[in-house]
Amino acid sequence: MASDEFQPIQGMSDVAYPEIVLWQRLEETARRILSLYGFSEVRTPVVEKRVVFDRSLGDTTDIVQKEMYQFEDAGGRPLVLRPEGTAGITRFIAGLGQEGHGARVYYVGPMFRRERPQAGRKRQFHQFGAESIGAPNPHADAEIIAMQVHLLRAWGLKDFRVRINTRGTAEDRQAVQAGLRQRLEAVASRLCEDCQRRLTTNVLRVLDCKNPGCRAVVAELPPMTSFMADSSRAYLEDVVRVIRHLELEVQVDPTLVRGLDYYQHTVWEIAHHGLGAQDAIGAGGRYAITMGNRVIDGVGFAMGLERIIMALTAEQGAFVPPAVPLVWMVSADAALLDVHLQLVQALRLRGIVCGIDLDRRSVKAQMKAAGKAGARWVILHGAAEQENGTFQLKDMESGKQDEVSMPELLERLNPAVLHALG
RNA sequence: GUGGGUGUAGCUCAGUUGGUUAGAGCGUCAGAUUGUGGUUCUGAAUGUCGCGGGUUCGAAUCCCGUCACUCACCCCA
Repeated sequence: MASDEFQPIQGMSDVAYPEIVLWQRLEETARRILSLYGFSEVRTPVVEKRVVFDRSLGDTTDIVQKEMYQFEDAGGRPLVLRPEGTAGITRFIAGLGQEGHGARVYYVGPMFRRERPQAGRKRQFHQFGAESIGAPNPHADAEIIAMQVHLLRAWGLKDFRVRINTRGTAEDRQAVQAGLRQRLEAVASRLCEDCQRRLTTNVLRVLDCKNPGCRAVVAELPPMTSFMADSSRAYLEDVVRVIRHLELEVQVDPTLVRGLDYYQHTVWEIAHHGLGAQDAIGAGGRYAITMGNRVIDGVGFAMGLERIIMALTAEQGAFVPPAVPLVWMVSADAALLDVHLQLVQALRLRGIVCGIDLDRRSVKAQMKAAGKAGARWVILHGAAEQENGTFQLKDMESGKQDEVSMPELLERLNPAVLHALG
């Protein structure tokens, strides 16, 4: 086992071959799908001023209170590693002024939260997210959800389910909290320790407590939407209607809670059974975020890429990178390595994936390396071929080997031919 | 922040009630007549037994601490 010195810090990890190939594919697919909806990428800094987050996410949330990596730069400015993507995006949008109206953007990149790592939860994790800027509009919310489901399916996922709810407006939230608190205080003794604490800190979280006793209490409660204005309930109904019109399945769940303060109206969560306790692969919602003297309205989602990969693995098994048609150069005479490397370079310049072992090992060892690398063709060249001006070209699948001239070699290893052979 | 589980070769793991030179499989490397892979056979290399203390004649094995990994709570994507 490598010493700790060479390990990344807790909850952060290196991503390399072969998983990196899957990461790249996910990103490619996401870019392709999002462009269908008129979204373009934005890359915001990983480091932001602290205020960008504590005002927007809510300064009582755990993320802001205890999970942000924060530090001061040399000028004493309080900075943080971004714990999520939306706040930075709205900061960017606010800076655009009028230009920002109707913006449709997506982002992908690392986020940082200093939580205790567990299955599906890293301290540096990666999110893919999208934001559609604009005033509350049920069609906009439905479109975003449809896009997210489209993307999940394009990634190859099937066994996920979408739950949706509303948080209503800022005024509704006061009424909901007061209403729930009043009802729950009457039966506080039946709640678990955590929920008794939540009564004062975060009443909504009682609704999605996993404790059976608490769930029984919650089941007797009127739905939280009953404390909201009629218009807020109507808004959710509209969203659900439009989504169903798009022939997508959503389940209205009155106990669904989203933690961040900026959410208003529609909120949703997409869960996958193949994960651990952290089963949300994506979530989203409508928000109104105050940035200085502007309020940015929008709707968006974020998906945890590590969790997407876990879900894909649960559905399809471990990712195996596809083999590429590979040519392997075997040097039977180290004195000719100059020539061999030159040939390999020429093939690569023609777009052919070509390998060579430069360690001056035996032909046998080089053949073995070629086999292990999955080479489709092997070119063998040594003193005898050098004299004849030929090359040995071996088909590793059939085992057949021909002695060919340079033009014939180039013809048989034509990229188009290789591509057709797979 | 709280709790459970686990740390032995590159990987997956064995290591019996503490006993001397710590093992297996896979992988790696090298051979099995001249320059030819995937199968087989033979052989070889690689370990501060996570780290630091303690108990003991003797510790991978027991005790304490610490770090890391992991799962769950909490929170959240």
